[in-house]
Amino acid sequence: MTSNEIRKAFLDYFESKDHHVVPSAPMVIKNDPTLMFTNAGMNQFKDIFLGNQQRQWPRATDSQKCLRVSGKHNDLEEVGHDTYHHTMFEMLGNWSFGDYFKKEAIAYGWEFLTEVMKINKDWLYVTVFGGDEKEGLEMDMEAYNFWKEHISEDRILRGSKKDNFWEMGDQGPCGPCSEIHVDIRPDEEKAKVPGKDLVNKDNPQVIEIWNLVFMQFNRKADGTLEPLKAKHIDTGMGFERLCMVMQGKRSNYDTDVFQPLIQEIAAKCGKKYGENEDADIAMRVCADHLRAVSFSIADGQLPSNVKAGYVIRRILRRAVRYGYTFLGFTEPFINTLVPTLVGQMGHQFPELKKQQELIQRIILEEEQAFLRTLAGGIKRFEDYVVKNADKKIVDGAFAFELFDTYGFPIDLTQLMASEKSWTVDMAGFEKGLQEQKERSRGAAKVESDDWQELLPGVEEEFIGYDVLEADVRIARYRRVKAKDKEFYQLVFDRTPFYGESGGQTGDTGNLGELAIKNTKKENGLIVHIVDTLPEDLTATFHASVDAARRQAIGNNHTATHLMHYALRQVLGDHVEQKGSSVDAERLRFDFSHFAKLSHEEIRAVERRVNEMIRQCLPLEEHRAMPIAEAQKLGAMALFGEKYGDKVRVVKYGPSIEFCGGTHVANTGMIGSFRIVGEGAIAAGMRRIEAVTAVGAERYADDQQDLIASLNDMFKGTKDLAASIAKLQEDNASLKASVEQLQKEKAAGVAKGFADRLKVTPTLIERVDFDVNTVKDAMMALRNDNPDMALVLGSVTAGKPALLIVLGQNRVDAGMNAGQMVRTLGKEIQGGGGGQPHFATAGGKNPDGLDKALAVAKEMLA
RNA sequence: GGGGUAGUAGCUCAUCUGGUAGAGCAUUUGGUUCGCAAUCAAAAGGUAGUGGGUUCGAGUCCCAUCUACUCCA
Repeated sequence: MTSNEIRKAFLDYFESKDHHVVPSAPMVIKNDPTLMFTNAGMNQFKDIFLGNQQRQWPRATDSQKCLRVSGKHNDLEEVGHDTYHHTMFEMLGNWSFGDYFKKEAIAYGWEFLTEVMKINKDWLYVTVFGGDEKEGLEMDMEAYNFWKEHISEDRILRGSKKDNFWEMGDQGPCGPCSEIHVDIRPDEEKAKVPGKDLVNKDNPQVIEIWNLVFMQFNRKADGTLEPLKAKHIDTGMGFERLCMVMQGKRSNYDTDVFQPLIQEIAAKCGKKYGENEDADIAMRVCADHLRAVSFSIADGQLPSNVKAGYVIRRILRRAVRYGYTFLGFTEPFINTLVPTLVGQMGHQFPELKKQQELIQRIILEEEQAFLRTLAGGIKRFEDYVVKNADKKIVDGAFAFELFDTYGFPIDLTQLMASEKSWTVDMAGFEKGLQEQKERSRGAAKVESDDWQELLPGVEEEFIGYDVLEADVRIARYRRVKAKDKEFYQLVFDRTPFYGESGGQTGDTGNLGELAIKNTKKENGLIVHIVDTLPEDLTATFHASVDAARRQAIGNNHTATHLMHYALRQVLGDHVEQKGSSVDAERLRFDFSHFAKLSHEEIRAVERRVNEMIRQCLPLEEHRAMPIAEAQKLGAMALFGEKYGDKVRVVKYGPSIEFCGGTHVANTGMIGSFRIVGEGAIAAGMRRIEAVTAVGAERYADDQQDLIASLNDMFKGTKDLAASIAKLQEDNASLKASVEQLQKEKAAGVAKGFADRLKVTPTLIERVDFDVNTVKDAMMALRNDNPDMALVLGSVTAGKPALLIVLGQNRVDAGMNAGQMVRTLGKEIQGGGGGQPHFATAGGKNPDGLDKALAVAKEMLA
């Protein structure tokens, strides 16, 4: 069976058991501060498990793209070294939301593997939770008894809390789980060691293939467990592992999921897969990481230097690093594999195919950037080795600096060191890294209390599309402590406040007397942020959104839609939204496009948008349109967004988008639209900033005021540009002649002193110009007058200053201008210093200047 | 969110602890002729990211801020 057939068989099987087949959610997660990437199949159903959202169906099944690279599940450094870890993988799952529980979950799992997939029953083992004394939990006898109906008892193993108790995080739903393991070793090895002894022992051929989670508890902030009202089933089966078993392979990488990529890498570097362990690892790393990075970019997450984007950058760099070290790739190559990946998975994941060119360009640019980083690090390393030639050991602090500041991978430092038979002080390196980690953790610490339920079971309703004020009650609240701030989060029974999401900023306003500082969306809840709690939490409050601000935000958001439409008209259909940020002041829009927008193109977009504004297109809104119908309407969906079966559609004339944001009732309300900035943010990626309404007015006003004030300055010239050009010319030539005059003056002074120094090498004088202006000229005299001693004093703007220049012979004789000037400085109530041959001083007392010069005379006498 | 590094001529970078802002390439002009980065001479090119502060004096030290790179979360 091919991998595509296997995926289909799974979904078909559960569809036949009344499961609703849902598409994979995007791999990159938005609106959840606790998670950057989908790392398990259950992520897209998290809101349902938390009780924040109603289920749409009692049963569901899907194949979910997942990425495990950060946080609790961090497999990144494992990938490639064994045969079964991946950064990106597909998780096959079936779900019950308060519907069936352990009995059916176990029966389905068993039937699918043994009847549909026809896996030999003698290869399978299962585990159940064996209980935990510290938690006060008994062994999961229920699960054990259901398994007994399918499989002999000596194949049912008891697992520890670590392996058989599943938790989402420190808080939230959790429960015992039951894993299905498969033993794919050859028969002779099975005869030697029974498979049951190798379960959960990291044997690459006795592996967990499916985890059935029985969600029945809620973990509270204090660590205690309470039973859930509705029990859920959450299962996850590694798609690539299943493919390995079904295709009779010993490694996930030998399946048709990875082999096309690996074979191409092998051809490109001229090495055969399977001949050299290091090269094999590198090929697996590159194949795996290419998938992860490509899918992330397709989901709208570009490599960058912060957060999720940084994780993507790190994955790509790891691939480049392995290719560089073990496959001999010194030029960008990962990007050239994109067509193969698209050819293989493009039909299953259209987002990949549609954005192929963009993905390839971005990967290429990232590869080039990293190769530059590597070159810089190598240079720095070489310099270090030369400077510390006799050391033979690379200081831990230096190795860490290379890594931390210059992004040079530590294993490359080690490699380069060993090539010179040097070693690296790894303990010192680890120490630096550890300190760095502790600093970061301390700063990022956020503590949340448990939610306090005031109105249990109430599901929050958003009413902000229709009204901006309402009487509300607090459904739940909690205290959050982050570093030096403490604030409260409130959830209402219903709210007119829009929570930050989809790039649109959160609403602000009032709750009775209290200010609502911000509104965010968290796990499907609209959370209102306040500094203090109201006295009576159970009262009914009047909640009102800052209406003027909301209007400004609506202007900008609607204008964003119009601009998106106009961009596609002016530039073409390749324009895809890649990011959007809308607040009361401005809108920002990132999109795919491969060239800088010309002045004409920007004007054309502005004109088109303003035209649509003048047409006063009314808002046509569909709150819950079936997704198929919306697509038929021609609504633009965004890659990397998660859509349910029913979507909200926002339409203004020809602009039709899926969107949950708040908009104006009529485009005429926007008034005016101006683009204020356009630039590149990555390869094939542009960013536009624009303003509307009052903002656009202000922008135009500022420009006009500027021109008016310039016109005033030129007393009503006919051609402002020509006048300015002439002024610039005049200024340049005047500046040049002033400089010339100054030079000549200084040269004249210098010449005067030069002539006199030939006669008398010691000159002490009070002059009528600022000594600081002739510093350089006096300094130049030293070359011709090694015996000179020059002391000049001046008073400018009531401030005395001294200058001493000594010829080289004087310095060699032991005289020191710096010390002299300090002594003289006392007379003018000032201080100074300098080098032995040259020193200056300034002071506050001009009356002391003559005395200072007299003292100088004595010193030089 | 926290830490580190960098920002100096059009480009690539020097300027060791504060003390005359410099080199190579590129540009312009002139010379030479050795055919594809030719060579010689000269010139021009700088508010040292921005804004404060300390100091007789700041590219250099301190504070703030912006931008880029980078590591951690």
